[in-house]
Amino acid sequence: MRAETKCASEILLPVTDYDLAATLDSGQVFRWRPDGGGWVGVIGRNRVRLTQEREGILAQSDVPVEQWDWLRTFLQTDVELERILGTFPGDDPMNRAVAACRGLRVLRQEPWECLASFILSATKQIVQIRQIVSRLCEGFGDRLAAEPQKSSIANDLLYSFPAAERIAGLTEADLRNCRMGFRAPNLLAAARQIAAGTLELERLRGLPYGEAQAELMTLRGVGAKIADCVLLFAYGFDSAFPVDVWVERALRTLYFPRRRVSEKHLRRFAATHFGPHAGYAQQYLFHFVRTKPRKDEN
DNA sequence: GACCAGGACCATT
DNA sequence: AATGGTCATGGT
Repeated sequence: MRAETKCASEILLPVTDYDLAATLDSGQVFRWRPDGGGWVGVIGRNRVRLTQEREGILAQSDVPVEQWDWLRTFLQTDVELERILGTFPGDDPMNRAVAACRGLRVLRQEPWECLASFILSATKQIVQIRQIVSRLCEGFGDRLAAEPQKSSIANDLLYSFPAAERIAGLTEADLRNCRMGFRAPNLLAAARQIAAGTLELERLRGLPYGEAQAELMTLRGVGAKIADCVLLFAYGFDSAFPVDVWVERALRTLYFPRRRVSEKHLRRFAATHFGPHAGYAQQYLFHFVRTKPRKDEN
């Protein structure tokens, strides 16, 4: 039993139908880790512990917090999940995915951290993305105003995610030291464009989905999939439907078993079949196939 | 010690 | 429009 973290401020966000663990561990975010029955992570410049309670989500900070709107936004606790699930197609694969992932949510992240993280995600397993992001934050993030106590909390969670302006001043070698390989020049170029104002991430909020996606795809290393992740996870474009290797496998095996379907046909299906909150549906399918127990176990 | 990962991009067919 | 190679790294 570890000693309880000294807590200067806490709040209970009342919410039902919310699976905190599934949500924080479903490949949307990369800085959250289970700790003492809850989860510890960093949002902006706040290190927070989140715990699933019967009445909702308990949030604890070790520094005083006057208002918690940033946390409500991040967790999207005001979203009525049932209303969204009601827009999903009523087919068997979707029903199975929803049944298996009750309470899974789509978070609302800060755009730069989300963009940078998913630039680093290309052909990396989620565990490795976490490692790269950890090194990046510990190496170049700002020290947070958190008490330097010994705990099981990893060191990198004592730092903010480095701003674009900070990364823009680094060298490619600095970034390669974080073991991000060929993604280093892509992240560096993106950071420099954001820092220089060539691309304004805040401006994307007001654009139609297609235009916002095209803007992001002007960045080297950002294709349709990574752009869709950012549009869905940071901007709330619920129609964005990122298709990675897992989702493609899910679509093929669940909807087109033993049938050869072209890439284009699959893409058209994904864009039309899942309704106005297709991005949520995608997250359910993703988490469903990734957590489904293999048949050679148990 | 292969195999593969929340891809993108470029060169061939 | 569809394949194939390449990029860097390390978990499983």
